[in-house]
Amino acid sequence: MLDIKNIKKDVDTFNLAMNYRRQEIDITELLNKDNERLILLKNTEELKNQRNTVSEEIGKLKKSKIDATEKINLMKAVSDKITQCDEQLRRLESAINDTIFTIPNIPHSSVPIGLDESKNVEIRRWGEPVKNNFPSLNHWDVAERLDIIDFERAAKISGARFALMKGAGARLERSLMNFMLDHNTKAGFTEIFPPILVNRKSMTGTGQLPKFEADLFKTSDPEYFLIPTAEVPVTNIHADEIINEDNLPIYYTAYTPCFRREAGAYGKDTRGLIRQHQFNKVELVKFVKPENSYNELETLTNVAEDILIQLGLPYRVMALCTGDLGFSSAKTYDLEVWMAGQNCYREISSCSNFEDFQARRANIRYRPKDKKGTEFVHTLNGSGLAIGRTVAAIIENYQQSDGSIIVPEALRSYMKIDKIT
RNA sequence: GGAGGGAUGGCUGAGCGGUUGAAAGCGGCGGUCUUGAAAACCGUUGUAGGGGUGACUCUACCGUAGGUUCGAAUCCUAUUCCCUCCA
Repeated sequence: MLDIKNIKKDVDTFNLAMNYRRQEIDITELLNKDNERLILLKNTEELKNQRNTVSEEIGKLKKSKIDATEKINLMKAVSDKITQCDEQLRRLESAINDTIFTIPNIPHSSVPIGLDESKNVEIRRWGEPVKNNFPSLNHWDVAERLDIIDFERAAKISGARFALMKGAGARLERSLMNFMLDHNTKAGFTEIFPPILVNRKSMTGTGQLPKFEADLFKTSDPEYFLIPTAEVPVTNIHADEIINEDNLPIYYTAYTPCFRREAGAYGKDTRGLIRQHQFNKVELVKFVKPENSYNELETLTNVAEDILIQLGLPYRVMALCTGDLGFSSAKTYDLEVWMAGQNCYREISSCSNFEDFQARRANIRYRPKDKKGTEFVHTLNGSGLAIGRTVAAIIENYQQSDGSIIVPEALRSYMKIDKIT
């Protein structure tokens, strides 16, 4: 959520930023409503002041047994007026909030300007794209032949976009969770295992709601949302808290299953592990002081990159352009892993700095020692990594001409085997 | 599922419907004393929003949402969470 006071201070910058994001937002109407709100607020507060003062007088009169009927009647009228004003104020505020909750974050000045992903900028790459001297297969073909993933039975049990992992496939999934959590813990992140059903407030805090309800699975009676990423419960750990400055920065890592409706992705990646309704992911989350957040974004990205390096998976780092940026993010690096079977790079991690956008929504603050009052922290997160996609990348890049899969070195102590046959 | 008890400031914990933003204690911060520290003593110590260049001032907040009242932390209703007991 943006601060309406900041928008007011520099309307041109705001409009330009929304343009870059391809968002059409009528800011004039919002600002008019806010001015209206301030006038009404002043009025209401004056009435309340009158009520407080006179009510106190009434109390004193009653104590000295003096008749106060006249004043009481007067205050009845004032109270009615206050009720009306409060109601009007409440309506105005909720109208303003409804709008402001749907406004995306302002991109950082270092973000490349562009309308769509074609304008994303490659920052660096690591490793040589794997070129096999035999025709490389898609991961689903390799996996089905080895009987380590069963998409057909998953469809029977649940439907499209589900996978059933079996034998070495199931073990690979589990090994990757452990490997990644161990890796991130060594990098200084505290392991968390959070609830994966969360309430509406948490979803609003990180920015999924109110705008993207159609992308989420939810339960009714009582209402819970299935998390689309561990970012939601983990960032909300500190919602409505004032964090001690000495405790910053805070680093968390969490494995969770993730659930996404994938509405609007019909026909996209219908086969394989790339786009599932349910998938596993290890997430990295940071709470930091505002002045450090862009350095922290670099080091967060490096931690995710190091997992790919350890696994020997070639990748490149892309800086997302303004038009491709997620709703809550001010700057995002996507890590794209090489997929030999598809002969292209595919997103496997998304590392973002949200600045104070989520912190303001979720009310996560800290108390700077050198200043009075409180300030919003900056929040960041990134996948470290999406496990299904890592499985896919390992299968495609480590497949052999005989249909087997070599297990990456770093995973062998977890897998207890060198090769899946 | 049913019956009770509870939720108050960073923490513990008071609070007859009328100077209670809220006693007291602890903690924190500043000071006196001390070579230094401790102890003791004195002072100070919530958040958010509005107005003012400013000293300052006003408004709201005692789990949450409503209600009663001239006036609610205090009374009523609903709800959430925590704790006990019953099934």
